[in-house]
Amino acid sequence: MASRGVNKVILVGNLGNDPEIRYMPSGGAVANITVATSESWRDKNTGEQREKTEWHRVALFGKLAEVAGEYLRKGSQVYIEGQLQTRKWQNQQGQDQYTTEIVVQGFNGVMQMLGGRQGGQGAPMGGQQQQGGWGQPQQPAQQQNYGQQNNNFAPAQQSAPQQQPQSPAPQYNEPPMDFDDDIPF
Amino acid sequence: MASRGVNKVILVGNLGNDPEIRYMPSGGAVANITVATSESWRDKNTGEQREKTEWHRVALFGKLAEVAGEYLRKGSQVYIEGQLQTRKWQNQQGQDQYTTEIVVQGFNGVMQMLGGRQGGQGAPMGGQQQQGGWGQPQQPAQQQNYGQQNNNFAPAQQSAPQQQPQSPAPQYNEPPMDFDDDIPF
Amino acid sequence: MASRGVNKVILVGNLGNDPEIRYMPSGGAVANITVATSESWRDKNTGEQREKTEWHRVALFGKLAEVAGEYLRKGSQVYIEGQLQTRKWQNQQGQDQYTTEIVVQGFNGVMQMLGGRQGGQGAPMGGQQQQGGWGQPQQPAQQQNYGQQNNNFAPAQQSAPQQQPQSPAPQYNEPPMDFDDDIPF
Amino acid sequence: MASRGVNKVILVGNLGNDPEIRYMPSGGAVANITVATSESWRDKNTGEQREKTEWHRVALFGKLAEVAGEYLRKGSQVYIEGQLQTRKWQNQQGQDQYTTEIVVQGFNGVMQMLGGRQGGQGAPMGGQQQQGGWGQPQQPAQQQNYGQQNNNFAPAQQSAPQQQPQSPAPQYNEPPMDFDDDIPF
DNA sequence: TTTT
DNA sequence: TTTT
Repeated sequence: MASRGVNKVILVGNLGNDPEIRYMPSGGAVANITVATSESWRDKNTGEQREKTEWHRVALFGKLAEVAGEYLRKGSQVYIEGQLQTRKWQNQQGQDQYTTEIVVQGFNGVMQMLGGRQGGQGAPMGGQQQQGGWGQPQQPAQQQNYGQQNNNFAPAQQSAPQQQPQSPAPQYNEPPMDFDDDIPF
Repeated sequence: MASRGVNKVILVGNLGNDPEIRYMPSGGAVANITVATSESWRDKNTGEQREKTEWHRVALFGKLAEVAGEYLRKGSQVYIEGQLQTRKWQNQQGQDQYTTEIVVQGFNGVMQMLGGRQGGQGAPMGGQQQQGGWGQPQQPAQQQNYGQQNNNFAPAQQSAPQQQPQSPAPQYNEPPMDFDDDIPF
Repeated sequence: MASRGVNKVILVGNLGNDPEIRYMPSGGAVANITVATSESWRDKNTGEQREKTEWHRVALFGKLAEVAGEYLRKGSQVYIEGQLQTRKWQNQQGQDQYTTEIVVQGFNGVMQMLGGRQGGQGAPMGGQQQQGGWGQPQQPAQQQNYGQQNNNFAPAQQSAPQQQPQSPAPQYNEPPMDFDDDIPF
Repeated sequence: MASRGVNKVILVGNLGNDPEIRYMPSGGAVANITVATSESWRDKNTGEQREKTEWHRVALFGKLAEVAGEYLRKGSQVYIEGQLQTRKWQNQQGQDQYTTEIVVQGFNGVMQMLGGRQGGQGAPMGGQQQQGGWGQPQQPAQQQNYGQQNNNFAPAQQSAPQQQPQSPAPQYNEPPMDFDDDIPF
């Protein structure tokens, strides 16, 4: 994929709600999350503490979406790397509306859970997250950061639906390159 | 300013139009620009070349806005670093609308003109930009990237105010390495 | 400060050791930390799990250094935003050596503690950090992310010395701008 | 590839020399370039203009390396996205030396030529670049930004390869918005 | 030297 | 709607 330009968003923030997971006709997963980033400062006039929170719509696709659905919960702290995408839609009155989202998919996207696993070892996660950590998986998983390079199996992509999940795990399930021994410098 | 989170956008793209400059009651400048980032790829089904352009609304404040107004033109290529901000407004039917912009201001923001000055030395810029370059200033300027740390001359900035000139210049007022020299490796 | 170029490093990782704090003649603090970022993958040939850790030298200046010294410990997870700087020095044999560091200072720099406070409320921190969190302060502090816009008081800066520490807390100890009401759009 | 951490470098700067291209035993290309980023400021004590240039070693791999070799020249302006890597080696005296480079490869890496093509159409490039532009290719090429998703050996690509030809071309196999059109706001 |  |  060639591009003339850079379109990159980096967020570190907390989820305002549990992820919402959906599946596309192709079988690919989509997770929608809202991420809060906030700033606070002391007002120089009144001297009072002020705070402003920005809410971001984030859409994760494919494997990233599945991991988000499994591990992220309301309050979880995440690192997100994706790209801005504004889509046009029409409301019930037939009027044009625009929604801007951070799309996290394919090799552009990174989703990294921050703060370590919460809830103790082996214990059931029990609903709510605290301190921004992330929870027990519904099913085993060993990775924490999904994104880039590993989405071979990432089926669901927004503007480009992928191979079906049942595709036979091809040969590119590999590290970028044997950079321990091959890099010639 | 403290914050709990990271909210960062990085763009490299071209302006879709000349900047629109306005002034706030405080006298501070605001420049609105639209920046295009595009991706192209070959459709693997049809084999045809496809392209998708994403348009970004960018609002620059203070000195950055002034520089944008002076140097940027339709077609100019820029590097932008700012933060996402969604604001709510009401249309004529009284319905809520949301607009997401990249806000470039204060020490968060960076605007860097790319591609070198176009149009030759001293010649009038004459309207249109080519190849993403930037134009003749209305008034002399030696800098190319405004933002962060240095906005001594940058009057209208959010947290702008600077150090006093008379401060006693400690020993770190110098680069750690040779510069203006050869590449040191 | 004008620049022709962008020099930015973004890290999310864990500290390999407690921060080392020093003070410059000017009184400004410097904190040196080492941050690990790691990647793991399954070797496509042997099928075994492989891991590679990269260690980064990070130097924080001014207020950022003080906060790092207060809150960060071995194992703490941090978000770092700074710039690359390679400095030349000579070893005991008089040979040139080069060291590359991520410098986090002034308005370029961001240091954000991740994962929430560890160790319970009010309890003494007691040495070791767990799960990448951060500890009890030695002295009260309300902010979590220091950097950009707020380093008014950050005295010691490497290549750009600021106002004196004893400067009388000027008017710029303020938010970027009343962006709730002033932004004219 | 999973990771626990983020290791990202973003540079915008100019090449100090023509790229050096080599080939690995595997046939893969490696391009080494040096990129300058500079800052300038007015010394508040002496009042004189000062400048500091930082030089970065950048290693590009695979297709990115080939494109760099073809199009980049001394003076070319580039956007680089890669990761930090420090390697240890021994000098002739058997002493340990460390070199830190920005590695641009696989899906982590982005290399974007900035500033438009220089030198006019069809004219021989003739050595030196001006204004940071990039040159005539040795062989036709239509893309400008190589990176992510497009590394030849990486079959699974975002909007490129992916789904099998027989996949029923769902509605997301298309841009969400009008493009090649006017700016939609 | 960290983390998982 | 989150976090501190």
